[in-house]
Amino acid sequence: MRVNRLQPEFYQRETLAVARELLGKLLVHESPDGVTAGRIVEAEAYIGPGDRAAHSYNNRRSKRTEIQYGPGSYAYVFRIYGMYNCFNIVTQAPGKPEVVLVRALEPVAGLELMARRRKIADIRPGRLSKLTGGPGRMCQAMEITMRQYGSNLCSGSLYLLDGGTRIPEPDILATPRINIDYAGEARDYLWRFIIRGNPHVSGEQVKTPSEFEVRGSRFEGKG
DNA sequence: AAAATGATCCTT
DNA sequence: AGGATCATTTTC
Repeated sequence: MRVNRLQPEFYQRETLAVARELLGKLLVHESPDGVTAGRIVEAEAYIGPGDRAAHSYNNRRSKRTEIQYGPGSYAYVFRIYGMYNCFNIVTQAPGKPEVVLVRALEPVAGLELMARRRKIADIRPGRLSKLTGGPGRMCQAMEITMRQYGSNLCSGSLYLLDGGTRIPEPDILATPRINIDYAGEARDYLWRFIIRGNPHVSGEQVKTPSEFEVRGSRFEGKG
């Protein structure tokens, strides 16, 4: 199986397509402490100017969001709640501040190092979801910090690989995004993509999967 | 200058 | 349900 680092052309496209196709890709960090890697199982699109949930809503520009205005394939890392980091991938052409938030991985390599960073002793198969399930946990396990803000994913020690795995369309679920209830009608957009049934997916579990469709139909699961 | 607010996680 | 904890943003 041929394994290739994803190229700028992959990222510099429509953000919803990138978010969906990131599922199954391998996120790798070669850090001084060792290599960790995981398969992306959950990702959310944040589509700049018109998206009330996005940090770049209304083209808001600050030191924090600046990297979003450059070309796709760079890392947008931000600190949240004073103690966690969130890892995003900048997409699209310059001038379009859009990103994909990577929310969860299935651990693939460096599990012991991940566990050490997460201060978790028990990494038996059943307990693995606390390792990389959730954006804050994932960054802690992968040691993604503000040092990685603006790093080039096509040339640095933090990068993505196409492992050759294509997730079958029926296994991809589109749901509302997590913890953006403040965002008005944008809270209902189906811009979160997960691998159906994967135990490493974070956040609110989808309670009624049959009420979600992969593409095109309304979200009816809000009762 | 001061107050409010989180694209979270952990413990009760 | 609430606390940790702080950079960024919003409001005075």
